[in-house]
Amino acid sequence: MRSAIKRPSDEETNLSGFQLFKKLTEEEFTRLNYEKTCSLYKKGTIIYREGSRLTGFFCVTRGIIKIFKTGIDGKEQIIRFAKKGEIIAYRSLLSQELACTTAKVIDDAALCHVPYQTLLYLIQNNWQFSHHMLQIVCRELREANDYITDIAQKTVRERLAEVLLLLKENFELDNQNTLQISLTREELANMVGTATESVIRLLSEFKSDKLIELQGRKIKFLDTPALTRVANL
Amino acid sequence: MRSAIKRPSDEETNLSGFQLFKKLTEEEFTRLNYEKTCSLYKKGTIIYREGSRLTGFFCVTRGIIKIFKTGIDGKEQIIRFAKKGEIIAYRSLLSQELACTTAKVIDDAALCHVPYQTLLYLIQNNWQFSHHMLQIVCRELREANDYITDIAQKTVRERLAEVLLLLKENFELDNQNTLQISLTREELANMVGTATESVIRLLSEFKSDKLIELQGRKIKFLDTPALTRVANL
DNA sequence: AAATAAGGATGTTATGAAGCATATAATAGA
DNA sequence: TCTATTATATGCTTCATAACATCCTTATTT
Repeated sequence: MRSAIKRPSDEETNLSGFQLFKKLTEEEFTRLNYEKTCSLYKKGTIIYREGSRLTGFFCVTRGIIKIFKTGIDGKEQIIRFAKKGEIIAYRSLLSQELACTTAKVIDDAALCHVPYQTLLYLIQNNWQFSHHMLQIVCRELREANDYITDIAQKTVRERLAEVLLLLKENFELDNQNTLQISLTREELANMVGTATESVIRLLSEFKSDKLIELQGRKIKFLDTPALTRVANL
Repeated sequence: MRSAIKRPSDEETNLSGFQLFKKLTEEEFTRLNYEKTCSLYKKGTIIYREGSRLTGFFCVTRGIIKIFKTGIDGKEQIIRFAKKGEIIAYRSLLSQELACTTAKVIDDAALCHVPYQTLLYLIQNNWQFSHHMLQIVCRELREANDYITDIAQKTVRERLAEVLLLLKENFELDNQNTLQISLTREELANMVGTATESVIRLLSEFKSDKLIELQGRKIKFLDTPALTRVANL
């Protein structure tokens, strides 16, 4: 049965929850729905690769996508994660450049592909859409600038603590304060910009300092205020 | 005579060279010119500060502006420099946040202030303007992402070489390959994300390796291909 | 022009973090 | 279920770079 090709559910094709599309007219929204294509993607799938030409952007309706750049000898630098309600691939599309990042599914995902033509149609016909889009990019730019400052000025220890707190803010926790997103130590290292061993060591330290608890890849927060102090925030 | 208040010249109030405004109608351009305010700023002047509320964005018609964030114990992180033809302060304005950077004049400048109202008017009435604006932000976002990868993965030596090459691409050279922009070693350090002493040492090394020549703050490029190799590009 | 401050150069030392080696544990594929 | 592969853990070593101290030089200010 596992080989049966599943179709996206209603929830997974529904874009009405996206802030970005809130100000569309009924006609525009209909058109968007008509022209979009939704698909399911298994963990590990590459959505697009660095250097490829994009034909549209994607709306994430389920799962988690890792966006990263490939640096020196193949080392990944994770730029961000995209989850439900967020869009990916729009940057390269808008600036009409080849993709400068790779997008990989890390939690089984559902994505809706919106063709470039549709994007352009919306930009041309609805200033509120453009305005919203501008705000999304501007916010991401601020985050990038903040990150540059952190990475340039903070220690690995501080950055790791900060990354953990960021994950806590942006991803689901279960009722026991355990992060539901599952990342390898290497992925954490690729966010922080350090070596895998350093992350392993520091996580153990955080654990013995009773800031977090570790069970495999699951991270449970025990003392957020103390972790915030470690992050130097 | 030095206390005489100079008015901006015609060239310094002329926005017709800006790509961003190329697609405005005559009426829109007239309105822009009517609502803008141009002024001259001496080196050292702060245009806006982190945390302040902005009332508009600025078009740089002369000089160089340093955009930076203040990190741990006041250490500056330089985000970028803006020169003639570029705009500043638009990011915070568009996302309706308080300024997250400070802008300081490092070469006597002329700026035209464009009120938020005018920006909104243009966004609402001219989709090509919005589209152009989107492209500007998207391009800056790519640069920020590239920079994150560099700073996270490259050595200080590589980053310094790269920064020098970036300056070479983006700022004027005289006929002897000497950079006209004048930066202190500390400012270079604040771009690269390192200590001032490290920049001093590495610049001397580059000099003895015959990659550059130094005379005070003036940097002359002797061997760009070799410098590119050092930058690991 | 003298005074004061700011920037630059260099040696020395300290240390955070990377790199390597190796062992164990966990996960996924056949 | 067994095996192969990948991830995690930990010790040890090395190295790049930060931090500190001091001296020298170049700008700014009065």
